[in-house]
Amino acid sequence: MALEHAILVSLLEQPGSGYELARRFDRSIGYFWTATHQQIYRVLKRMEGDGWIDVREVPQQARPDKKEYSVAAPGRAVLSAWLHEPIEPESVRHELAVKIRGAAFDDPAALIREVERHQQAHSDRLAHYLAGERRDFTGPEAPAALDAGQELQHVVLRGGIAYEQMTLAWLDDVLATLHRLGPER
Amino acid sequence: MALEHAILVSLLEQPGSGYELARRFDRSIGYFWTATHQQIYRVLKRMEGDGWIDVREVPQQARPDKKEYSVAAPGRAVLSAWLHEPIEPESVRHELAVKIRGAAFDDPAALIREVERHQQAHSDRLAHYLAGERRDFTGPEAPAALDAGQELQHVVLRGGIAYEQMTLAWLDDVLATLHRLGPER
DNA sequence: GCTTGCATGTAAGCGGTTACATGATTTT
DNA sequence: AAAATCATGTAACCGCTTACATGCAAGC
Repeated sequence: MALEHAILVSLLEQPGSGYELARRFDRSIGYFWTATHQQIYRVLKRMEGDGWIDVREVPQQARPDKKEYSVAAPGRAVLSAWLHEPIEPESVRHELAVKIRGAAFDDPAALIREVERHQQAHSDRLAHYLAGERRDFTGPEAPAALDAGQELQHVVLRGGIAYEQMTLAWLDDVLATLHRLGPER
Repeated sequence: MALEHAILVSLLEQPGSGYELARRFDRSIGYFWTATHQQIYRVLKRMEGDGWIDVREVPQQARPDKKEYSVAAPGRAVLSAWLHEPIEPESVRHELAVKIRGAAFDDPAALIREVERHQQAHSDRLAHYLAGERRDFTGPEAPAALDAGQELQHVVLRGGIAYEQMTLAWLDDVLATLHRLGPER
């Protein structure tokens, strides 16, 4: 379980409210870890109770007040301990692969549109990642020298880009295979 | 939720017991969908109750009896319906990426050994996949002509291979980045 | 004698998803 | 007038993980 740790990292990068965290989990952090706001609020409350994070009530004009969370010393210690702990390499969970193997017992051609939908989605994500990379790291408005945090964010983003490119190439392969199986057999 | 569907696919490919299914989920199917035997037994019971699958008691000598499950007509219908339903492209959940971003607030160099461990694991998996590909699809003992089911299994396996190769290349990138950050800063 | 493999389960707990709820302000 | 944004929550459910449990046979 690493939602707590993902939140700690995100709060270290930038303190913020539960709502703001939820938005980040739809963007940068969410590229490799997802969470809904309900989850985030519950975990924030527990982390606050455990003294991992501090809260500060921030009044705002023309907007509801918000609670700004920031990482406390015990939270940093928890994160550091976790960073030094080995974790198991992820096992993939790929629903589409189940579908593809299932297509052998149905009409393979029926999957073509589904695969094309996934191509579109991954292609959109790739474009989004590349735009973010240009904006923050490689474009003309990016900082000339990056600090350690930025370098690490960049290498994670490169991982996302590589993943999407690999997936798109594989989906091409899948489509070609489905087309080969479709008409003649 | 697709465990039921993964089980249906696996039982269509080859009927078998809960125990056998659990072993397959450690191998072929498990490359892209994991499940423990406890989960599998529970779901099998429910699927049997719903009439999706049939059971046959198989006595064995020198071994405990087993229940061999096979897909019934309603199960095929359920699978077919699912195959025609669109699914959302997976969102990745990559704990290591959280750790890498977290390393900005700790000692980046401490992550190097962890990344090397992951390299080893992914390298092993890749070797395993490639051996399976040679055995079943490209080697001298593989069938000359593949049927649709085998073609689809092969394209899924190619996806696993591409994933591991991409991951290994990315982990090299991560290591290089950590080494760059480590000594001087 | 110990471990591994075959075979099937129960029980507890928890993380995560989905649905529901509220309320003000800004934009369309 | 309606929809979207900001902001925080409660409640129910369910899938999944972990731990515990049993029992026999074969191999080291």
